[in-house]
Amino acid sequence: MAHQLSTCRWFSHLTVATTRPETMLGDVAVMVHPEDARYKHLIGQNVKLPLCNREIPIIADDYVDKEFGTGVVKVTPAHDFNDYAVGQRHKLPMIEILSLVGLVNENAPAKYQELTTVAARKLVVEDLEAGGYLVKTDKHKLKVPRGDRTGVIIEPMLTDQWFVAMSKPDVDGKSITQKALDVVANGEIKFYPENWVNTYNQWLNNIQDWCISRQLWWGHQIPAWYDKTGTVYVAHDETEAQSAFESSIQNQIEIVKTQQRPALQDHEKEGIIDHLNEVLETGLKRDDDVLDTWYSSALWPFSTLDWTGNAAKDQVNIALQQYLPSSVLVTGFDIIFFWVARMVMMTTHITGKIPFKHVYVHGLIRDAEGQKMSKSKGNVLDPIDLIDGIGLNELIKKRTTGLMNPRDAEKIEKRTRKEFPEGIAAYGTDALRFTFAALASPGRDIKFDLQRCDGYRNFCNKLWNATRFVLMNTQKEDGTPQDNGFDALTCGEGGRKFSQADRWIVSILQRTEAEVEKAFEDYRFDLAAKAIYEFVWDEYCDWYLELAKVQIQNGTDAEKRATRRTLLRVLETILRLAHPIMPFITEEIWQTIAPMTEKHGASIMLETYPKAQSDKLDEVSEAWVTQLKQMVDACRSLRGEMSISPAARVPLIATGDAEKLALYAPYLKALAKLEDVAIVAELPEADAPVMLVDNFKLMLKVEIDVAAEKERIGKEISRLEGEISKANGKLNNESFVSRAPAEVVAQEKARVEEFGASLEKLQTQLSKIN
RNA sequence: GGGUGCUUAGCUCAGUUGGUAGAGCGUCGCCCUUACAAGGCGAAUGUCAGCGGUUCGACCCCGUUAGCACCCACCA
Repeated sequence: MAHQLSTCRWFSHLTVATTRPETMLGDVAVMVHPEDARYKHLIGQNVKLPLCNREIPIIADDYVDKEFGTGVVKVTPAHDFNDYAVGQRHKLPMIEILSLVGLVNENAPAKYQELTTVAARKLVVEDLEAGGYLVKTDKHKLKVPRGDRTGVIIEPMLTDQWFVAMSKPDVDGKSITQKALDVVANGEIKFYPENWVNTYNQWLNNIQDWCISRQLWWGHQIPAWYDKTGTVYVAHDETEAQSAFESSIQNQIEIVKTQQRPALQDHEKEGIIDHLNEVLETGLKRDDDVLDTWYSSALWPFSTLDWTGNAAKDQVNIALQQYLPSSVLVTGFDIIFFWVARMVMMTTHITGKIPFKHVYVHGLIRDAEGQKMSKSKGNVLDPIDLIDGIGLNELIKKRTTGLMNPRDAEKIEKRTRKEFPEGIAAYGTDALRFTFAALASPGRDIKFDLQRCDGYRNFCNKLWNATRFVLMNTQKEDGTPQDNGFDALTCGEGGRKFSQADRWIVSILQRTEAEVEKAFEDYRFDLAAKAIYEFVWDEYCDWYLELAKVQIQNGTDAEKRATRRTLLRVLETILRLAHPIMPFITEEIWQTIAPMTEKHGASIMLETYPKAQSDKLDEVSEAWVTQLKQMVDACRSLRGEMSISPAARVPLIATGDAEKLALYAPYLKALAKLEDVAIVAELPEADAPVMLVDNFKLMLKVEIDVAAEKERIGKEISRLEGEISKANGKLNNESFVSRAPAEVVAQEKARVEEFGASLEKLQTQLSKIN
């Protein structure tokens, strides 16, 4: 509650500020700043509280803001949080003036009793004025706490509640809070991303005793029972409470009976015993309150596992032994204090074990504008609508029904029409799941953008289509054993001759598997999704399938078998690798593909997850394909520069290692759409552009546009010159050469050389054209 | 008031030991090439919010300013 106060004056010699005049009825002191010269002499004296006819002290506390208003403020400990703290410090009485239904109670003068706060406020001001106490009233804005649901003003009140002592030391000297801090500080519990530890610590370090009783209609009822005198019995259940209660009363009766107390007459003793018997007869009444939902939730890690606290019993509880602690808790950051911290506190305190080892904190999904999704804003996206799609009208209907404030409907409809003029397309479960995985970068909320879904839906299609290709090329020969063919299985290793391309794709598959494993280990679902996406689309589909076409077209039987084998086995592995992120499509495809790769499981879900095998890494093949890719790219660039239609086949002339060129040739022909590859000792004198890949020179044999080619070469030359001067700048810098690591310097030198060589060749070429 | 993040291509975002700035979508060309036009090939686009510092070298580390977002608010 803010202490921005409106002022009113009473007493001829002291001006006092008050927020809400009616609370004056519960005032127990008037407070000034200890250093305030205006009032220093009054400290310790009493003043008469008008309307109530009570005398209250003038106290000093540096909580008071001297500069604000009069510099004097009244203290109402029973109805204001700040005043409550003052009351505690100065040991002031607490006078409650409100009943539980919010009306002024019997502690106030009769005149005001049974009035609402608003009515009492008005009357108090009138009476102050009539009595000549009021100097003036000022309008003042103040923050008033209101109930979330009803909007009703919340009045602070004194009530009896149950608390958990957060800073009281246990027998081992550590508070429950300290234990929770320790298990995170010593690394037993880890947060992902790590920086949420700050939030966790910050909350625990500033914690106050935890009020755990709630006046609600459902929840765990508090296990406390009261007898007629108000004595409380806390027990595991009613029977236990009852017997504790009975033995306590019997014990008291016994004491009264047997004790020799001369002061007590027999009839007095009888009176006491009668009273005690009456208490006993009346029995117990259970506390009406229930536990705070987070208190109950805090027990979750062990109560769900049937923890008893009985060592012998818990020892043979297999589930408890296995799942306490569990491996990971996945949750949102807004739950860190509510639930995570409390589970940690309660579980470590009560069972002596941590509840879980890792806490993965994910971001919140917000709408395209970054707003939190909420019903009242009408910006909620239901995952099911992204999966199945939804028409505009239905979406509007969904967003505007059941609103807390029906007047929002019009606005929501307008916005929805604008944002989704066509409704929402069906993306499918896997595309949506993949999207969320890809967007789940840590420490960041997700501003959800439907367009992002497009790309991943396309990815699902890509995988599906790649499978169609693989099946088209393998099913005839490598169908299941029940079919006629099944070459892949029956021919044996000797019947296969794996190409560089085959070994390359298997090699980088291992790298991808390792990358994905690391990503999952670090809870980097975005990186896992990215690694899978890039391997499948950029390597397997864009390159390997194209290379495989060549091999299937031109290869020997052994080479064809090896290619088909590789197509199938890599695809099968991709399916298992991607399964956690796109479960449905991978299962569907796997059912067809798996039998062709000697796997006969009932479901992909039961298969082992792919694990990188370092013996399948093949750096020679990787280098081989990398160079081939560069050659293809070079041919494509030539085509682009010369504006050759993708439909046209053109002849290539190449120089360099003839043996290698012969191996590359069939791939180049297919991937760069070449009519022919002529391997020659020296490129002919011509104006045509030349591309360089390592020691290879490539040239297309077609007429060129001289001006365009000059421009292209000029552009490339100036790019190279820029790079060279940048690198030389570094190398000419004495401190770079002496301080940078040797390999970095060597790398710069190599770059200068490489660029220099290319530059020279380009210049030669340019001069030829001229 | 206290705290935590964010600011990179038109949009949504990656960029993990500081060493040549990336993806998807969008845009612009050209292609219905028998897995895929929800596709293929190619292209354009960035004072990595501003300023200062550390360093041979900064999107990255430190400081600071601005803008934005969120959390806590009786308590800091």
